[in-house]
Amino acid sequence: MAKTTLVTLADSLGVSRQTISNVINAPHRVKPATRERVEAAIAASGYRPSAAARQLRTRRSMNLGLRLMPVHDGINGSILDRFLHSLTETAQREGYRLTLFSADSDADEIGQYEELLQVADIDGFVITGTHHGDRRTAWLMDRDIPFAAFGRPWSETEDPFLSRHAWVDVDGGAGTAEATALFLAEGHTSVGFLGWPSGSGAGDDRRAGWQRTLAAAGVGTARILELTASIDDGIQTGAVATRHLIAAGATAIVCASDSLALGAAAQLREAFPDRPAAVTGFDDTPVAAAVGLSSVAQPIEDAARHAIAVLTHQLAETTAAGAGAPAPDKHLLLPATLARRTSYPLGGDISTVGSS
Amino acid sequence: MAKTTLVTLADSLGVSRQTISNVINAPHRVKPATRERVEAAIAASGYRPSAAARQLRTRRSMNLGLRLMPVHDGINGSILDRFLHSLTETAQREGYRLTLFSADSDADEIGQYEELLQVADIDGFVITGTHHGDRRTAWLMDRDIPFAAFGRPWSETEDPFLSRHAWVDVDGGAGTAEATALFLAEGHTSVGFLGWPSGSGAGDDRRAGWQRTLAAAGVGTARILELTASIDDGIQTGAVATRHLIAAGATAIVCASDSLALGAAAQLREAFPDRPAAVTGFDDTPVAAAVGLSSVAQPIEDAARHAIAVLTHQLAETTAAGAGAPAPDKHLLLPATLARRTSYPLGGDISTVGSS
DNA sequence: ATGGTTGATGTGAACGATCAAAAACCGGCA
DNA sequence: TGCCGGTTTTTGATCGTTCACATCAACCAT
Repeated sequence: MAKTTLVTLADSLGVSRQTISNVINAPHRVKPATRERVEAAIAASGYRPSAAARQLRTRRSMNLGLRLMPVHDGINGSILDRFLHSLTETAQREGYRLTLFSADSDADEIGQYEELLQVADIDGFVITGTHHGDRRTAWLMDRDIPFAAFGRPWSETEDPFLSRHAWVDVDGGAGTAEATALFLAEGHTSVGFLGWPSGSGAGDDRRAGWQRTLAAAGVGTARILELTASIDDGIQTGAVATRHLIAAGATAIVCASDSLALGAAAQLREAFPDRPAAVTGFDDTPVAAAVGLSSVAQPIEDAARHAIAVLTHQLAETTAAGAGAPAPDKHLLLPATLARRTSYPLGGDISTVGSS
Repeated sequence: MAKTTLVTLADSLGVSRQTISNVINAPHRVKPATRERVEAAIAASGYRPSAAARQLRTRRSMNLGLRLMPVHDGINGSILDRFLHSLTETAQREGYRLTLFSADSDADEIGQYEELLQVADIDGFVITGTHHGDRRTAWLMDRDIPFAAFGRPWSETEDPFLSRHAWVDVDGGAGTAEATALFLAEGHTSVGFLGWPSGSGAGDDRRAGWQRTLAAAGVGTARILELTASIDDGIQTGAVATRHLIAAGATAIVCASDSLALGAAAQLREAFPDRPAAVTGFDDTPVAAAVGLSSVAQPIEDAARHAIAVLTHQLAETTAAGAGAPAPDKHLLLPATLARRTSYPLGGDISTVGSS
């Protein structure tokens, strides 16, 4: 049997190609009787419209682009996995596919946008890792290219909830604030913070949560400065910086990542061998679960689902077809939750550790 | 300025569309003088051929399909990340793009193949997690669909190196064998193995490496059976099974994954508090590095690069164009290396731990 | 000169769908 | 019967490329 196309199917049914096209794209235009007949024939023949032909005519590909960010730290990699899975599955359910690409820098990423838009007719992008003065969002908005960001637009002057572009994010600052408050409640007076150099939106947010909690508890600005370190991610760097914070009087440490927290925990344990290390990580990676490290968890699957939802909604809007569905929130801030674990490192009782 | 296409470019240059097409696809057919003129015009105008139009005519999409496997265990997720990055980058360099999809089962995956081939003209697939009696490879070979497998074809009867399809794999068995031999050399006589239920190719291979090493050392078949456990992946399951192995006399344990090894290590440490836990994991995940767990490392980036290389070579072959390049090995078994670490859990000296 | 061969470029058709507009159909009503 | 407004269906044209073949000039051997 030869390949079935609109024409062959139409001929075998005695109707025109356009009628079949209508059954697929605008069923309401077709008389119910013929529609059913055509639908049956489609099912029987296993006909599937060619994406290429459709794409050539309509200039939409049903493909969404995603830059695969370079792996800075394998420990945090697993969260990307969860994000990716959720994106892929949600997109697939909505009839879209995900196209991956990689880029060395934001500028390179923009170059890839151009390429992908021009040659592959990518319908929209999911962008991650937004930061202060992000050129990518500006570039995309200038050209009215649909996209959804995982990460708020970081700007001192504008309210992110009034932003012109869609975004989903997790309230990391609330997570570190909760952790900080918890340590204060436990009697710690000098709670340190280990984070990345400022510039990354998420990282700055996490530091801010800690900072405002200390400030609210009456800790002075000068003291706050002594209690924080801005370093690259990693276990080693975390350990080194922690030594300084301990020297500065810190007895508990809130961290911007699980990697940093692992390094911090080892040092805290050495400095205060008689009690569990007072430290929290971020992302609730399997590593944290494995070693019993408290960590701020992000509902990353929800974030991915929502990102695809807003993006596809936006795309459907530009077509006539997508009138029906209710609009998902254009801006959504999801809560982070603190996963509390007993101590670090792993105690003798395995039954309390690791749920997966 | 309007969109530049073959026709507009051709008109502005006073040549025919086909000449431009030839400059792009078969430069040798065009006289050097005109070729340079056209090339300059292409560069100046920023012209890029439309993938859709090309795809419609040639039935190739320059897209490779990859099923995103469900995350069984977050700990091992990071290795997928590394694999994915390497695939994406290599593919991109070769002019291909990666299209993700997800599926619940092998049968579902085959269904997706059909769909993707028919509607999206996917040129080939990368398949992972091959196992005994894998229907996917058979299905793809029956239809002469290009693909490269990460994982050997597992069959008792046929030599994988004579397989009709391309594959890359890591010699996991050699890795576990090395670990086992090392424990034996250290004086352990009862070295246990923690692995998954048989059926997964990689898992069975890892068990086989341990088994043949024990057998070569003169351990009897009955004893070997007592020293192994087949369980689902996870820290908990690993811990539980380890208790049984210890009861059976095991003093060292080789594991099929870092998750299992984490569970095993905790139990070994409890049972033999006076010495470091004799245990090895698999995949050398960041968790292993973080807690100082020895682990068999896979050169996963190399595997990904090679998978793309054989696949794209295969694809180029079917075209006239790809005559020049030397053929990469159709079957490649990469060596695994044992990353030896001092002990578990993490000792006081942070400086010996975690390199990333 | 004649004809055959080779190399460079141009031309019509095709890939398989959608768009825009024209045509056929339909019952209702003057 | 004939015309109307609305619904349903059909008909060209088109998206941007490559394929298969036609054309044409230049060159060489006879």
